[in-house]
Amino acid sequence: MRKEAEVRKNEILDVADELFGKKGFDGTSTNDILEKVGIARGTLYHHFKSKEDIMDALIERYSDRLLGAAREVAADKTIPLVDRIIRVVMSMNLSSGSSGEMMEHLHRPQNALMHQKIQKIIINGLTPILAEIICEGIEQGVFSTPYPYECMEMVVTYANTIFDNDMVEMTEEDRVTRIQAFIFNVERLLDVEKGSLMSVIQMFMSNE
Amino acid sequence: MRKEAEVRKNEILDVADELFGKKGFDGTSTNDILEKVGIARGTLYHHFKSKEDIMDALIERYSDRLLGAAREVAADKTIPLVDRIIRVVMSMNLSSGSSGEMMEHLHRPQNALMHQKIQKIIINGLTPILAEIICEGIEQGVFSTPYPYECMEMVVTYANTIFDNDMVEMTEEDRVTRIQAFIFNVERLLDVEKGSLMSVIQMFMSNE
DNA sequence: CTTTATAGACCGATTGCCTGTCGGTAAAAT
DNA sequence: ATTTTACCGACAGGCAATCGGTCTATAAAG
Repeated sequence: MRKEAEVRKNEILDVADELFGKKGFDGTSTNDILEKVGIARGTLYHHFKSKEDIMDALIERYSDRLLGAAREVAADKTIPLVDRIIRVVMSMNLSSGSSGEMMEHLHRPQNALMHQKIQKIIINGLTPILAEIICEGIEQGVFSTPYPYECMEMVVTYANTIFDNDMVEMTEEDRVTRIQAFIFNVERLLDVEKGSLMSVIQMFMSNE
Repeated sequence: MRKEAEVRKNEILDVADELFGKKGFDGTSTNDILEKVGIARGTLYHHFKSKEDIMDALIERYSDRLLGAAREVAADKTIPLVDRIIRVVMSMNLSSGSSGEMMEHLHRPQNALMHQKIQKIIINGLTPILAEIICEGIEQGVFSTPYPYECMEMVVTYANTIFDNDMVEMTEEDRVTRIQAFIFNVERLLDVEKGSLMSVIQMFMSNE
């Protein structure tokens, strides 16, 4: 059955998304994908030049949704600053919604390469969004730092590495301590009163 | 030629070290390794149960040297606190010395899995060493934080991700700003006078 | 309105690599 | 003499990617 390229591509990406999520990138063969889609070998390579190309396309499709949602929330200036930060971060952890085993990748180790690529997107994508909000807070006299971008980069990098991976093995108790410490440290970095960012604790509740 | 297991294993690891460094883990075949060592296929799999097992052994051999050197420096209480921190970090960036293309892995993207495993070792190995020194500083009234461990975890995670990878693309100018911001942020985290950790800038000079 | 031409979606046999296995040999060690 | 262990290399099974070729839809030419 002949289909338009974009349609076929998305069919392939949907299947790849599911299989990579279940069995990991290395554990999924191109055969697995093309059989499940119901196409021939040549068709797959007509649409994608390599297996890694499929992964890259998947990540791009995914990160567009992810950062799009985050940017939308960030732009809504009616939401108070701290709330907005919380909701931006939570939009990252919840979005992609419908067809996305992709979230699995974020939290499980699974495939290192995919993980690395996604982390790169999160660090470079989320940091400017948050930095922007921090700048707004600086103008309002709520936050104070000469390095809003680098500060957020540190926060995003740390949180993404420690809270979303198995990079550090933690008991539930460890985790609670980490979260308290994290909030305390961010308060210091932004030069705000101790305890004033406590509501940020929400971010660590529902998700993960 | 029959050799003792440990000798043979190290021969294999030396070659793997070199080839993984040059061509990456995926780009290196077990054939490449066994040919260069001059042994048969079966021999390789007699000593290591899989290709990944070789990588794990390599990482362990490497991290033993790395953290050993760091711990040694950290234990020398004759060195002033800040100097000791600097030297601990620099020992990580320079050690492994002789037979080690391994350092390459630290800085280049190359292979994601190896990178991930090494990062895990650095975060979980270096953090307690530095936290210990910070605790000493707290007793002396030099530093002040209720969360020395988590604080160092953040610092190590960030520095290792941003300064040692291509996670973030930076011009030389960006890099200088990042370093200034980094020092500023660490000063805030440890609650010390602005500028009092300026000597830390050394860490970013020689290496990388 | 028909014919021809071009592009691009699709096919599947084939190539060449790669990892890991296994039965067997020979040399130390006990 | 028997066990252990370093070593061998053919082999099986699976993999990604290629390539010549087919079929179909749309557009241009007659």
